[in-house]
Amino acid sequence: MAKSGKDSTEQVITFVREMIAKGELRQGDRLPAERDLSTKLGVSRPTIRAGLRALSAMGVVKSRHGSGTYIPEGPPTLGSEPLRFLAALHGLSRDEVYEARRVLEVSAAGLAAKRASAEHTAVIAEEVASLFASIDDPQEFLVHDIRFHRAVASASGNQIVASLVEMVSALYYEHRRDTAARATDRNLRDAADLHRAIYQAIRKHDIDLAQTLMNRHLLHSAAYQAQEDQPLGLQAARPVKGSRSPRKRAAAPDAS
Amino acid sequence: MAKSGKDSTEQVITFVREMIAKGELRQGDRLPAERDLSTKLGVSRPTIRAGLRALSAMGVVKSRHGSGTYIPEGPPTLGSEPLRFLAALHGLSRDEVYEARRVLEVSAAGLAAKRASAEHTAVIAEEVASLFASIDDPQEFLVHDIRFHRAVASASGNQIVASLVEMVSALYYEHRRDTAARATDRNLRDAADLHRAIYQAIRKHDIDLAQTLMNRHLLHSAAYQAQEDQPLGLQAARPVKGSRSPRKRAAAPDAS
DNA sequence: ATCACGGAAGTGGACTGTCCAATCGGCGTC
DNA sequence: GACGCCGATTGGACAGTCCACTTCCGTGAT
Repeated sequence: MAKSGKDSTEQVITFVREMIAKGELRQGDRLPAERDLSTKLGVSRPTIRAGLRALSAMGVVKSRHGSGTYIPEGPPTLGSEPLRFLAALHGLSRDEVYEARRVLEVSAAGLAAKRASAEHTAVIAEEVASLFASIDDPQEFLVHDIRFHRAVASASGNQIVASLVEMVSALYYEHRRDTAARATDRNLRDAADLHRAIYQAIRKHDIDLAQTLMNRHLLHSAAYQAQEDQPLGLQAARPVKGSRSPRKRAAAPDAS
Repeated sequence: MAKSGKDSTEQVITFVREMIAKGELRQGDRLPAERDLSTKLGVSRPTIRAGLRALSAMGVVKSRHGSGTYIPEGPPTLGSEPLRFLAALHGLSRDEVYEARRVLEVSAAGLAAKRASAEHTAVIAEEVASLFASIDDPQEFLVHDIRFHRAVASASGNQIVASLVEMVSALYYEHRRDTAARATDRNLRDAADLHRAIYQAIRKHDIDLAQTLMNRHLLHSAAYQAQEDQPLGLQAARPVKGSRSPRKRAAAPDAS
């Protein structure tokens, strides 16, 4: 009856929070069944469901029909859905997204250069190699581009920064995928070179250089994107085309 | 008209998303009543509630009992709850939180120095003045400290960056509030001086200096915090339960 | 003995119906 | 005209029931 008395649905969130805090729930674990939680917490099942739905929206849990409710595994992740709504509600410009991404990635590159381990640099090197190998396949190139940046973010050694990079980048990659098909060999070639330079800077622990190169890369990339799609103004005026929305997880077909 | 979705509850989210995209829903607006949405979307009310609960968890909407469900006003905000869970689940160290905050705030200071307007600098100046005025009142000092950093983030001109700063800082301020009462005049004096220096750098559009000073300030602050307390966890977000602080100073029922 | 198939049990997803509590506006009273 | 009360509206929560999907185990065919 302590602090949990305000909202019944808050009780659910608090309960899960405390289970996590106590170490009773870890990654990959399954939560008790909704019916069990219902009796255990003394609240109705719809209320339990509401609480779990909230946790699900926060990305804390993930429900699988017929199986159970689980805590996702893998690296820490912040959903990018809230950002999408935020952008729509406040009319955030695409430039702001680009800039935010640049801020995060440049910092991540700096951190990576500061403390990248041998394993981290190896992963990055691998992606650089894959980039050069897929210069003739824009879609494949994009996949390794994404993985490269993810590897750099991971090498930063700061999981929060990595999560933020992922969150903001997700917005960016969405239409990036559309323009990827139109990229020329020249663009990809230049991009691959820059990626390699960034990798080398990280490997040499040259913080300033890594940051500078990453900044240049992203500025260049943003400029290229900007010249690609003008219809920004048109899209705003035109009524939404209804069903084109990427409801499906558009995150790119990565397997590993 | 209901867009065919996999999940019934997804329909609700999609519906709201499209209303926002069409401009039919803006900040401060009230959503249709749950019962109306129920008939309009052809799904049951508990389902509507589940969808709204998810949106609420994302911070997109906010329900007020007896009044309605609204879209919050004010600057864009990303809840920090997900980060809290992330920290608990992945055992993120406090240092990571500090570092992430530093990364964001340093970048924000740089952007602010680049493009701060007269109004923005005025707001920052005001908070600096308030900092000096409340050197003998740690709690009040903390309030203006927070406002100062918020003003800087806002002056960055990038709402996404500002939101991220707010999100990460929220984690930080929680235990900061506990240690605030123990801060000495000397600490506050130094902090105020640094804040003033940061402000001046921003006003002079000296990007490098602003970043350097902000970085120094936060490093110093982190070092001070580190010597204060050890434990990290996720205590239930609200007031600390009885078992934590070895010595609790004056109660300070101030909730701000 | 092995493996594929089928069904039962467990789980989340959703619906119907009902009641409670908070809010807000309008009406009547003072 | 100001105040206060009361009811309509709205979100919050509950109970019971049914459905869809997943999983797994036992059965039977190979």
